[in-house]
Amino acid sequence: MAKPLQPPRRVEIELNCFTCQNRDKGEWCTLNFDDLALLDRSKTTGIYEPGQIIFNQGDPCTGIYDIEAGTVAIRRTDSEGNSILVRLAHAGQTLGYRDYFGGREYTSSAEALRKCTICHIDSKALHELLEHNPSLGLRFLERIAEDLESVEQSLLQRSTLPIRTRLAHLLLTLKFRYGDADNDGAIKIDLPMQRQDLAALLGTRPETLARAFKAMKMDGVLSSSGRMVTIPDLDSLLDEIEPMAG
Amino acid sequence: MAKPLQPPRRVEIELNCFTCQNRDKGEWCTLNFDDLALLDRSKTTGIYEPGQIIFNQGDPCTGIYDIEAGTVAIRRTDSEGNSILVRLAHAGQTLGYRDYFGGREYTSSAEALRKCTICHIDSKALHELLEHNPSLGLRFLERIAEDLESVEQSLLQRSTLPIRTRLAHLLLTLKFRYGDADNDGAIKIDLPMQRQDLAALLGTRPETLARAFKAMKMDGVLSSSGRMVTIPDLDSLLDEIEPMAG
DNA sequence: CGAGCACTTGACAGGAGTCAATTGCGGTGG
DNA sequence: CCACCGCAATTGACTCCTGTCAAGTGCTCG
Repeated sequence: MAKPLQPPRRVEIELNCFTCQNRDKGEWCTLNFDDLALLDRSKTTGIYEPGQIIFNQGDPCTGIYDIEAGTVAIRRTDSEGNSILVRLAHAGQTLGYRDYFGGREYTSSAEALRKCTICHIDSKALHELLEHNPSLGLRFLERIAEDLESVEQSLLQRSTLPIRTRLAHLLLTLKFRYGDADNDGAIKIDLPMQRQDLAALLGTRPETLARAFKAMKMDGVLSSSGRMVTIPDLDSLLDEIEPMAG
Repeated sequence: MAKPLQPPRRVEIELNCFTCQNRDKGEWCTLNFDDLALLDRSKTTGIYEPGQIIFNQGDPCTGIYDIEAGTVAIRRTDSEGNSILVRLAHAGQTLGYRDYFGGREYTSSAEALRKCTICHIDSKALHELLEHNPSLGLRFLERIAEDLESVEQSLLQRSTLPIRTRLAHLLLTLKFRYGDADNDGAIKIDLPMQRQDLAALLGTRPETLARAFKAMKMDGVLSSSGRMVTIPDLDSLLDEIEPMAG
């Protein structure tokens, strides 16, 4: 949420698609040499500082973005003007492809939470690539099907599980990416976002989230200070999710 | 929810893709003559009676289904074994494509709510069609992007709006498909499902739904008996959604 | 006509939202 | 370097929406 008077500039750099680390992880692994060359020519790469906007909700969709490194927050502004965090995106993921396929403008905003390296692929080039490569479209289909599945999961979860359990779920997810094992076996998670955003991700208010944290602290499940959460025993966190049997 | 001892059988019929009414509405409008012929050869068409299952959650995905006519309920069974209604599907829509693209088996069940005519397109034929027609994949991408958008809308709605408002939203949606104008200007909606399903669609319990109905009856917004809902004045229903200004 | 469901209604409890005040932290400016 | 400002986070008090349990009513189908 850093709001410097002079917003940091997107810094352009050169990156080579042929040697890209994430290529095999993403959709692009299906491309042949010529198409990869087209991709390499058409894309632009930028470095974004934390707090910087990659695109804004309502902007015309100019293409899609590939995250090479870093963490991105996807926010959506509702009719009352509240901007809430919808989900996080990470290295290897693609942004804006839903709007590329579904509409004319971005339906959400993307903001760098941590320092990011992100490639932009122009609509026109993408269109050409899709024409040449039926399997590229299928890759996107697989990916968007996964997204759909995960959104439906949250939908289910939100209407059945209490906040505390949802928080446990979320921490478990964040553990894989932001967690680190301590010397004495405890797990430390450096949350990439502030409480407000965490609350939005759980579909609740900051006050309720604070209470969930407090309750779990009282029960010895975790301790936290600022964005650092420590989980002394992973099993007790798992018990939050499956109170009965594991 | 009809559970006859002798489940009705799926009746196969012959249908011609070339003269299909829904062709232009669906994804298939992009096909050329040869591909349409392939589609016509490969597809099978069946008539399903209300209550009949089209496919079950967990079944291996054999292909996709195109609804020619009727209403279909998409249900999902959670870990506790409760089967809940996730959404409705109608004529012109396609079922199971998410599982075709995303996984190996159906992640939900489909049940005919009203008498349905449904075409089945075999995985193999579909694969071939997709290979020939890059634009066919793009059609699916557009469609799945819409789906994703609507699920995210429900996610937002469910964590911000009270039941009563959500019910108003849903009735407004159902009006377009199942509503009919009365002689005296009132709107009558013949709900295609029972209360339990309606409650699931709103993410709540039948008891809470009954209370929402009662409250809205008391306020004169609607009257209902069984599956028939009457809305004397559409404006008052719209006020439920936008209490301030419209 | 009776059994079985679905639906409704009532009573009750508890989780979560709202409002408001306080604390804590980081950045700015004197 | 320190005080101050502003925002985020926490805490408290309170309300109320919603879920749960239980009982009663009504409908449908056999």
